[in-house]
Amino acid sequence: MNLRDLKYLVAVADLRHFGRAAEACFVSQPTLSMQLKKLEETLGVTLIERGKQVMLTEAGHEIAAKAREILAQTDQLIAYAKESNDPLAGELRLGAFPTLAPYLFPLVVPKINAAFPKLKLLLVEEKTNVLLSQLKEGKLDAAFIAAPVEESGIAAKSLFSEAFLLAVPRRHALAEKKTVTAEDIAAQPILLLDEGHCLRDQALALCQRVGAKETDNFRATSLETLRQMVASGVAVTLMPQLAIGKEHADIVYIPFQNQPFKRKIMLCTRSHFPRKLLIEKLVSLIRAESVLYF
Amino acid sequence: MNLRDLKYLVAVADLRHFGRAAEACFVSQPTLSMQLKKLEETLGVTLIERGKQVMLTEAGHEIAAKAREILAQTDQLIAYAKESNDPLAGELRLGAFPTLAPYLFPLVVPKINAAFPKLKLLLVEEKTNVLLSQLKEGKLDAAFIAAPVEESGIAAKSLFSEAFLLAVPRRHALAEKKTVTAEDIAAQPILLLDEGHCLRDQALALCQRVGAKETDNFRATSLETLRQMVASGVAVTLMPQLAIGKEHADIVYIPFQNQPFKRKIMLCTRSHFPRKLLIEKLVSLIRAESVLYF
DNA sequence: TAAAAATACTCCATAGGTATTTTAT
DNA sequence: ATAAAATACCTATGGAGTATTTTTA
Repeated sequence: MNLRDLKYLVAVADLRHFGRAAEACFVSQPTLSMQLKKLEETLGVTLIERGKQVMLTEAGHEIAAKAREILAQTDQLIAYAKESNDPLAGELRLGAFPTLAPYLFPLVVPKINAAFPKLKLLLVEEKTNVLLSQLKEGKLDAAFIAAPVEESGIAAKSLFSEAFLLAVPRRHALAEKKTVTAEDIAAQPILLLDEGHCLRDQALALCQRVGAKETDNFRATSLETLRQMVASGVAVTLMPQLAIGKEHADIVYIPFQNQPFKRKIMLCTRSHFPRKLLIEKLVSLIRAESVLYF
Repeated sequence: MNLRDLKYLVAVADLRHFGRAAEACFVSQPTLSMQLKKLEETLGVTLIERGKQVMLTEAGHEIAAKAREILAQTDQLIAYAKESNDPLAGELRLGAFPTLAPYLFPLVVPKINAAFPKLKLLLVEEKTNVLLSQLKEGKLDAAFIAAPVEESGIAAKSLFSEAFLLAVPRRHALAEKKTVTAEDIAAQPILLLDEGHCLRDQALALCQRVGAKETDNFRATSLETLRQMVASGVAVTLMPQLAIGKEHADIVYIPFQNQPFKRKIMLCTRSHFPRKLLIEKLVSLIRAESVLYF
């Protein structure tokens, strides 16, 4: 059975005339007659009473009514398809890891909404490994992830680099310095996040480079907890620039002097994600964001 | 667009794998891939994200959902068709003219219901010309009509012959006779029905044969009025046998002696009416009805 | 390297066309 | 006699197959 056959049936139902129905369907009368006869054969029912007066049988009426519904639905399907061929419209499920999400989303989401008014963003905050697996499963369409991203099937475009600053209590010995060097913190135990946070790995790498050590009695599970620990004077930590926010009474953030320690933020998608245009425009938009020039 | 393509899309939506989807559709993988690509081209939307992990796009999900609905409806259409291919089931719109309907329907309808339990009768009582035009328009499927039926596009099968009896008041001069002859009524004014009733024409034809005349001061508009007129003693009339019913205190019904006057009742349908089997069985059923052997 | 989808090509079923016949009114 | 649908027959589109290549994970 075929949608075309249903159209033919509906045309005959409407016009009660094979010739005119054929004309309305832009085919010849024998074509339409033949196809309808085949339709009747496949369905096993006589649909049309053929005489000088063409009319539908009881079954013909019922089936033509059903056919009308089906054809209306296919029209809707086609109309939906025509409307949804805009890669800049529809949903985009966008993720970021926890030490970036709360600071980056407020900056970029309004810009994205303004640039793509027909786009509906669904935001997800998860740790990097969860983001990656959700990306691969199709639960996410794109995610902000810190380099390096070496995941098969995932394509990453770099957006910007975010420096780490040393966060020290205001009464701390280093608090008066304008900049710090690797030597300044070589002997300094540094408070880090718990396992699973990419910030922990980034900070650990930095510590190794300068010979610093992690504090051995405590780990925080969120960046805000970390900040409160510093504010209370018990520790020193590394804070990504976007997370610094407004001035804090009890904390001083000090930049590194040379070769600043940074993490590179990438926008990741499945490598086959079809809305390439949207991703490109999104990358351009974020790269052009002056707030992210540090 | 094609129902087959929608099936392919749904299969890929379900299995997330071109090869297995093709297998499920009993076609080769290239066939299914090709058709889906064409579907995407005709719809103008990417429906499938092709990678190691096959998944649907947002539009793909929506369209697959709509496709599922459409396919379910076509299945229903086919199921309905398979069920409705019984010519002995469904509706039959059956008509009869007014001087027959109230006497014949009670006799035959219970038999028809018993013989065709899945058939639903819709009964219509109209004058012959209305029955014929409704038949031709398809508002009726079959009708009891008195011969001759010479209508283009209408086929008629004879069912039985119904005699006319002379209905006279009990005190009438003829009331004592066991049978009547043409001579008996030659001088007798006979009360007839109004224009438009086939019974009037039948009775008029009979009057001509025997040289009788119509009463010139009155015509009845229904057979029961006619009967009341006879009962009240003012007239003589012709009564079809089925309308006689139980004995009447004030009326005597007298058969004709020789070559009885009869009307032949036919079952008429459009000549292309497709439920030939039902009509044949209906004719056999009614012909076999012993009540109709007069 | 292996799995899976895309490509290339060939084939054939069938929808479609034209010309004609049949049917019914 | 006429109108309309069915039939006959031919054409061509496109759906389906096999073999192969490309891709990517």
